[in-house]
Amino acid sequence: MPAENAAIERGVHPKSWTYENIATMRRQLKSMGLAIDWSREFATCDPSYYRHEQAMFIDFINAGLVERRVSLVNWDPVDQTVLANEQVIDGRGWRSGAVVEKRELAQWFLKITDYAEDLLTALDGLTTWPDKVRLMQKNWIGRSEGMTFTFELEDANGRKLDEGLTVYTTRHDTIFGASFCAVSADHPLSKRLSEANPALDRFRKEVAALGTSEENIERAEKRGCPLDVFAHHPFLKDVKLPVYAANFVLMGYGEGAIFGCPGHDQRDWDFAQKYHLPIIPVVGPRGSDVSVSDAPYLEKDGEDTVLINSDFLNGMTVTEAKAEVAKRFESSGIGKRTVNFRLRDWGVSRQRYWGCPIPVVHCPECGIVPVPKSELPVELPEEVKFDKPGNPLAHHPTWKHVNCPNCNTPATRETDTFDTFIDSSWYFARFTSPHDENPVNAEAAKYWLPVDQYIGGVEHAILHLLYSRFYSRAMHKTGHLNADEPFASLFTQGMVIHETFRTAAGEWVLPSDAIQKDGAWVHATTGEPLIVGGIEKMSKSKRNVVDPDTIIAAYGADTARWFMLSDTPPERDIEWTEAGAEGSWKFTQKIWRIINDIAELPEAEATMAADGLALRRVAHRSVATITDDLNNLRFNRSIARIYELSNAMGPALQIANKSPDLIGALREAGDFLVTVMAPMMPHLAEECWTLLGHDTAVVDTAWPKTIASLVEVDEVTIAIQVNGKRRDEILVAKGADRGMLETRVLELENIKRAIEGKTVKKVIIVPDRIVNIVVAD
RNA sequence: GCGGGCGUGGCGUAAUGGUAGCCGCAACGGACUUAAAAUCCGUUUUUCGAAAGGAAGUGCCGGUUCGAGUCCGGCCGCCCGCACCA
Repeated sequence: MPAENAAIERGVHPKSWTYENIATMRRQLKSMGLAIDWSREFATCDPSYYRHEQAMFIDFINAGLVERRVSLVNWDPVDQTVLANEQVIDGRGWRSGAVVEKRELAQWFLKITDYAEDLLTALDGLTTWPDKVRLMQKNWIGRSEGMTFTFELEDANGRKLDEGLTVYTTRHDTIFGASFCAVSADHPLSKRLSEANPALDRFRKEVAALGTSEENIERAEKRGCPLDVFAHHPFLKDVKLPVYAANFVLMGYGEGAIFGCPGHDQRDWDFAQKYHLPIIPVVGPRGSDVSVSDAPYLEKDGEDTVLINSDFLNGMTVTEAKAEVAKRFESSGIGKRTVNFRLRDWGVSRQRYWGCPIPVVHCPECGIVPVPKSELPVELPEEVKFDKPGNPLAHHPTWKHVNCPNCNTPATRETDTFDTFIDSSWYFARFTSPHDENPVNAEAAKYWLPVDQYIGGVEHAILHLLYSRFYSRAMHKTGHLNADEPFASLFTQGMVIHETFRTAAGEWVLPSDAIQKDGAWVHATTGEPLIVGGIEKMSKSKRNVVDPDTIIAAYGADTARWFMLSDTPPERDIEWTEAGAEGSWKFTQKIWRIINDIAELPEAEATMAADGLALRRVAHRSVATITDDLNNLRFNRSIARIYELSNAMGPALQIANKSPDLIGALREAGDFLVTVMAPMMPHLAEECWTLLGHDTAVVDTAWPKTIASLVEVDEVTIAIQVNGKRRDEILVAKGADRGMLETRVLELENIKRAIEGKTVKKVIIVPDRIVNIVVAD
């Protein structure tokens, strides 16, 4: 979409726009020195990639994973296209920010709901995914257990209707609290009755016009329109419940119809208040005699909460009552237990040009005919015009006119293209064999997949990450992949954020144009005072961006990498500041000085002699913890330890000429320092490595081996507490004897003073850690 | 409304239930310099004290424990996700 929008706004072709951006980003990634295997690069907009996508789509059709149906869809009026549910954020298009409308359109769907249960239960196996992401997916899939059952209906004259009203509920225990039924405005019953009911017809139109944005939903009061039909209570012969069309019932969930129990549901309560319907409490504290309620009683199931006012259910707990009602419904055949999911099928049609064409043909004779695989790819036409709104493919003079692959009579191509999330749902599988004839080479996929460590922003928790999990299953079913889960481990990293600046007139100003003068921020060229705004995600619209090229020109790639890793744990957002970058840059200078100094020292071996031992202990201990931290992606902690190591080396260098043993220790520490910093500052590390006299590259060097006796501490500082308050500390050999410790501790002046005149009741000794003397007056 | 997370110095942060504040930034003092920058050394939670040494302190209130930033309960605040899902 950005490619196509650029085309519309600036007249450049989406293709050249895309490839130019790829070239820029490739150059920037390379200048950061990232270790990427560029021989595997491909672009998802290239026909050599999307032909496989088209072929797999045809396999998906044959496997029953695809459906085309008319449905109410999310329409983005700015981007002029349909959006999937996942792409509607707060009632607005995820990209355009426009308020999304509801439209009825024929659309292609991938049947992700077939995998709802599996996608949910398999989350338990993704133990190295963040709990947060798993929970978000769980909530999004939204499994609920309940019952569907059918009411008999009669009209205003008491005549029984042929059709019944089927509803879904999770609270069948509250059936005796039912005081009305409600259907969605789009429910077939409401549609049919509106033909002869002008008030209902008007109501339906009003509801449709209201839209689905969050603001509208929040503000909208519960409204309804009577259908003038009545539902028979399943257990009470004389009770007839009025049926309404209501604006708060969603057609897309369950049966699009409910029974209302105002005593135990906020919405139903609001509705009953407005239309003066009975409010019957049916769940309450055991032994209570509640007959009226001021508000819905929403207390959870519990020992002391039982059914009341509910005939044969009286006295049962909610769980017992549910079971009883389910039993009776099922034996009388009016209902059954059902499981419902919130998850909807994935609408993949987009009315846009710059995407992968959906490889089907609409034939007036044969209907929908997939393009034969031998004729793939269905390529996008290069010459397109963006002079009018809507889909350029539909407007193209020739492209869509083809003969039916089946009967060879004139037919038209599908002009919708795929949602780009399809492109990203299997690219990782393609990376394993980017030039293979088939979408995925089985052997390569077996070797590489699932992805060991996937890294991305949490914003994809229920978009890309859910789509990919489904897509892997679909590829598995169609024989393209041998696994269901694409990503073994997931890490959600934070973003680089930055202060925002703007002028009094409200214009956003680039950070590079903002300077500090006499403590106040002003515009670098105009001198205009600037307002400092929030620290936010870097975005072009707020101009709070720092160009990677500028950073690299000013500080170099290593400084940029170092700063991004050093300040904050990687899962958190990091604020890019000039001062922070400056600090990292100073550190690179410091490393360079230290390594230069070491390089000038004579050759010497690291020994166990006393002179070098203290430094060696620091070096070996540092490497041990840094290794552990790096393995756990705790980069900020590793960096703190690297600082400590370098801080220990400075003073040692001052006195190095006095002892060959110290020189040996320094040379070893220098090698260690360079090796452990190499993953984060690769360029400087290589320079330092050469300077230290090695003729290989650090990147090819084995990770340093630590010596256990140097890593282990032999002396520990033990804190001495009296009643939990620290009063002193002593240095003792590791593993010191309890009895000896207790005797020594009680002889300490500070301790004597603290326990003077009191009785020692207990001495708690945690070996190598702490001694706590418990005293009483 | 429902679900989840987080509250620690001036700031970014660190602490398997065991000495709160490692490391860095900023600030301040000193050395070097004609001077500045850079660099090096030192100070830096608050508070009382000349010092030695006390006292308080991880959003607030309470609990468990010999011992709580960490565990439990209740508040307050901020952030994120979902949201008329029956």
